[in-house]
Amino acid sequence: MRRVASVAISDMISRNDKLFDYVIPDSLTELISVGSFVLIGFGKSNRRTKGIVLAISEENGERSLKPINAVLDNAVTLNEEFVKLIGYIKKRCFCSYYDAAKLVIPYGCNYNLSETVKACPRENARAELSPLEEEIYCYIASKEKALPIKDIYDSFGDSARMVLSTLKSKGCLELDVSAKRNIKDLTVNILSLSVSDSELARLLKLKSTGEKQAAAMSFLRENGEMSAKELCYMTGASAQTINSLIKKGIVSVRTEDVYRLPKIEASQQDREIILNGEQSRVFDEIVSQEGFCPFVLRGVTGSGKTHVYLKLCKKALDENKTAIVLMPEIALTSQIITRFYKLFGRNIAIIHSGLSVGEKTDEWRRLKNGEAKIAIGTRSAIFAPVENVGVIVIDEEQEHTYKSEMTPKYSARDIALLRAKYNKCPVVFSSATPSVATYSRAKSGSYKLLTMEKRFNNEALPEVTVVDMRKEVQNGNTGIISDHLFNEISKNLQKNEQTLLFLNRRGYNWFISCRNCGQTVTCPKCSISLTYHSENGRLMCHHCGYSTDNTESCPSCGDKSLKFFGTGTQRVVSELEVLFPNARIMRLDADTTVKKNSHDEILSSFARHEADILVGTQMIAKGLDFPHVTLAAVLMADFAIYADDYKANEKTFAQVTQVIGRAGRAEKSGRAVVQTFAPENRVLNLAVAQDYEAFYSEEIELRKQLTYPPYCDICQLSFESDSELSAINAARAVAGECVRLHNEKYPQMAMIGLGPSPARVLKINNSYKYKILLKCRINEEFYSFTNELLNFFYSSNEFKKVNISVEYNPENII
DNA sequence: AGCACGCCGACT
DNA sequence: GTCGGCGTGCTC
Repeated sequence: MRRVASVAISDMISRNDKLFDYVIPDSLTELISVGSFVLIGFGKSNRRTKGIVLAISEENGERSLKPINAVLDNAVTLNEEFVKLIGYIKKRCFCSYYDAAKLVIPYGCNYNLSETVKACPRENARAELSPLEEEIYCYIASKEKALPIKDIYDSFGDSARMVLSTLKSKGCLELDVSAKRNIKDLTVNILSLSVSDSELARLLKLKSTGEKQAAAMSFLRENGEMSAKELCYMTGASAQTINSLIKKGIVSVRTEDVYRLPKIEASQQDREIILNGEQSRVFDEIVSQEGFCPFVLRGVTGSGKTHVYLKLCKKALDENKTAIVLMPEIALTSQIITRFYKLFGRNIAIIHSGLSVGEKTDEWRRLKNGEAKIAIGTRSAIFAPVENVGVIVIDEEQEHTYKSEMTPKYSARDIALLRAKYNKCPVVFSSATPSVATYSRAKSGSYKLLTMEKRFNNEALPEVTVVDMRKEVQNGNTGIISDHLFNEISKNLQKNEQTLLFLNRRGYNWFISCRNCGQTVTCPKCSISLTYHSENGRLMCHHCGYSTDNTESCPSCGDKSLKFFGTGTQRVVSELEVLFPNARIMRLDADTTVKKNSHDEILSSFARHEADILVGTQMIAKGLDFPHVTLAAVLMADFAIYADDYKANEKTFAQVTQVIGRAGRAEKSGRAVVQTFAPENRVLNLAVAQDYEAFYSEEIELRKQLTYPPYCDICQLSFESDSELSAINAARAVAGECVRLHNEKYPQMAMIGLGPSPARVLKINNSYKYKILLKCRINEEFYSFTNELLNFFYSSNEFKKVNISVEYNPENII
């Protein structure tokens, strides 16, 4: 009998991926368990490769198997639950076993393999050396220490690989592989100028100093030290520009840790959670169910859902079980964490991407060894290494952040269901505005529906006004602030109360067009229009990061009559500065994070009333409770933004509801203003009336008529290539195969194919994308259908230049 | 990603 | 008859 490990291999492309069996040598038997990181030889050349053991079995040795060479790390043991999850993720996300396994294994385990060579004494040589071999041998022998193989490729080219192996066989070299743990923390590079002013002036005059470099140097000179990201944003310099400045010694770098554990100020401990009538009714209903049971908790903003979560976790703890609580974005929910901390102290562990690797590993370990029993975090916290889970809560269930945007594109909601099923516990999908798909499951009875209709302490919902922006234009007000909103803001400023303004566009403008030739100014690498940013005076592409400082002349005809259309957050701030010269105004969007203040700092500064008005995108709609905010406004409730997205209504409803809910949360009552060019819009009016039920019943009817989720699932196939023609051809061929397979092999399967059609943004970074959408039901039959489609694609060599990707139920239709 | 195998044209 | 180019497929 010998012990055999089934190993997931790194760097495996998904079409060839499977588990490979290796013999566990006796010397390693004690060290290896399911979940161990191991080093194995792979392929004809036995190149050293990383692997993760996913199964161990015993067999009588007949087949010829290679042995496992070494154990890199055995701190992780995967139980049955996690091995099942890995299998599910591979199947569902079309990724390799290795990539799926890496998701569920803690963060500190990323090893980098480094191969080194060392010269042996010359007299050991067993044969003559060719001139090239001689040259390379001498190069290696001239170094004191073992040399990374990469250095040799850099100096002699990739063909040196062959030379190295012959040198080894001739006994002149020793090759060695070592694994280094990649435990780099998240850091930010702070740059500063390290040359004197006179030296700088000299450098600026040099011909060899490029334009970009000169701009970056001057900017640093004027503004002192700043992060590399910020310098890039402000001057349009690329990472390469900055690197060469560093290499030349003109700029010096200092690294700073970016993230740390959210500061928890919990002076006093909470002992008890007291629920009001509605809350305890909901709590009782959840705990009255035995075993696995999914719930939808729909509670209006401010109904105190957090209290219910706390009590559920408390109960799990009392029963010696564990709990998982997911939040859409941890940086914005430090208040909730503080409440958990006050009640549970070190029993909670916080897991999110903003922690340093060290911190993550610590938190992971505390959960694994049972020191902490409640995992709180963003979507990756669904893989918290806890056993015997008593409850899983997903806050703001409809948020898109629960779907990973990186491959493997798993959905934390689906994983939560699997884990709850495995652990036979309740899972609570909670929101003021649940997604239509989730709510329909509650309506159909497959999930249990719970509702909380009252605001905590019986606060009234804000009084909402809808402003017709068409009338504003007729009255000669072309700005973004309507007369009504102007009056409301003035009132608030007088009363020294705070205002929140929400707009869905960052930057200064939406697009720029030329009055001479009529062309829109688009990114040269992408098929989208550039946005003007007043903060750095540049036109920027929000897709690929391209930017230019040419803001005056049309790139296609050169005419100097560019016109800027549409309003972004930066322009709102400039308008406000003119309208309210004495108000203190803050802005929060993806661009402000580039600067030194993080979201959290801006939000807590606003919460401390250090500003009167906060302008922002999505980010301000959720998160902290602001006790002094008595006025919230949606500057432009605009449906066109999500033109061909079937979730457009759902997203708008949730967003408007959230913004309205921001106003007046403490003892002060609130007002809300919704500005729009479509005041008669049904969805908008239902959101203003805060009538989710009515919205849902209309929307579900629409979905039924048009066959959209929940009446079907969606499978999105995308085809990406440098050549537009290749992308179209591949998409057409697969579409054809789709029809053929459906007719000939799967005639009973319900499926509607749409496309091929160009992606909404056809070109990103010089790469073209086409898509096929399949309305389907995801089940075993459809899995095998998809796999046959993929095999068809891979088995043809026409599509070598095309990248295919498959995604079930994508968050965004591309 | 690399390496072997195999098929085909060019050259001894 | 043999060398080497590259397209194809496999790696426990």
